[in-house]
Amino acid sequence: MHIDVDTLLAYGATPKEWHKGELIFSQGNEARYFHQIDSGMVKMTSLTNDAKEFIQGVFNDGNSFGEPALMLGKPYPASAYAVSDSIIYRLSKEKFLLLLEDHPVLFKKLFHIFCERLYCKTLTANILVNNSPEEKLIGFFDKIKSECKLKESGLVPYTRQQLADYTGLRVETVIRTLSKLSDKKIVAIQDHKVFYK
Amino acid sequence: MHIDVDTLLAYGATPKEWHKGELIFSQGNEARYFHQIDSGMVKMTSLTNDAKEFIQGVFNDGNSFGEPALMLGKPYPASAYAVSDSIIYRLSKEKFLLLLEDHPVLFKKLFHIFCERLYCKTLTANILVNNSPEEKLIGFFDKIKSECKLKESGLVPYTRQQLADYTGLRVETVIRTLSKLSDKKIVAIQDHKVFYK
DNA sequence: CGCTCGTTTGAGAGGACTCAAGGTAGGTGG
DNA sequence: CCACCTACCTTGAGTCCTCTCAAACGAGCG
Repeated sequence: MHIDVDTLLAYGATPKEWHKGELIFSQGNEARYFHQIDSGMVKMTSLTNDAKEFIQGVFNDGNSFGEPALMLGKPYPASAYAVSDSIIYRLSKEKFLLLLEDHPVLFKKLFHIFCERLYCKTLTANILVNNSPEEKLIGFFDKIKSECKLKESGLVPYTRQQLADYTGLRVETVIRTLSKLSDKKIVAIQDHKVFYK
Repeated sequence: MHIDVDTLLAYGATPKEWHKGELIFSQGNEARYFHQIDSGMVKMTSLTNDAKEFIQGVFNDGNSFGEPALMLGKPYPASAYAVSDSIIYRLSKEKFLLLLEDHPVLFKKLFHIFCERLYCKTLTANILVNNSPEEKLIGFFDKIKSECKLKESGLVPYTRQQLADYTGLRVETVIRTLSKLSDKKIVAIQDHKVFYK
């Protein structure tokens, strides 16, 4: 949990319900609110020229998102969608800044989260500039491994479409590349499930 | 200027000289020091599978770099090189944390810088996932435009090789794509110089 | 002049994307 | 139990275009 609910409410945050698939805010729009998820799941995505969807990040219960644009007063660089039915607390920019001012501990917490996100995005860039699909996928697997998002068995908890959305590849390319990686014994595939050690 | 020199020195920072081209720290190495440039220029780069160099960021007088890895205690996700002869202050991690603890103003300043970098890296990801060279270059031009790195005349202050290093393309592709963009009147080229409005 | 760095052009090959079609699995409802 | 739906996975064939490799030109500098 990032900011505890009582504190959020004390500063005037209001919960808002979003249904699966709904747009929470749109790329290019002005950032007005701080968002923190009470329950549900949110994805931040941007569209590529060829109408592919690129996943900038995924957020769960307790996570907040969209802060940089809010704090810089710039338009959102990506859109946010509810992946499942979600309840999200919203707090106006002014009150959010006040809250941070009053609570140095929360400020430090957010700072630490920003460190993690910066680190994560640097690794992501490393993955995206690789023009070999094999390297992109291996890079992505190493990244989620270091983030402990792999199951203990090494199971990759993503669909092929999601792997495509994270790496900027097409689904078919992901599938064909996974086959090659399987031939090379770099990943194992059982019942369509992908395993990586 | 990020942290003023007197403060840095008071906490035990020491200046170190680097010559053009020298490696300051290497991808994969443990982060031990906070780095702030007194004078000179530093680039952070990572290598792709096909031995291309990708520029994660460039830093000048007064800028600091490499903080996220330092604060997270993780290995550097990219390498840092001196682009020109540089003098860089180094401060041990413990003392740096102490300094931030003692100076909330500097802490907030760094926080703000992190906001900017996160925003920047999100835009960068948008550029990199585009698989059309034209869109990559236009995206990059829009990005540096929004960051006010374009000259007033619209001059793009980068060599073709640098454009390649920022977009993950090859030099030849950059050149050929610039020609197309010039035909389409999206950029203007005069005496090998590129102009974008 | 010779060197380096950046720029340019050409020809060729490889491979990712595109489009189209069909298969598989899980869940729902009659 | 079976038909149906939806979402995900798979495969094939063909095109396009970026990368690769090679060569050469221009500018700046010692």
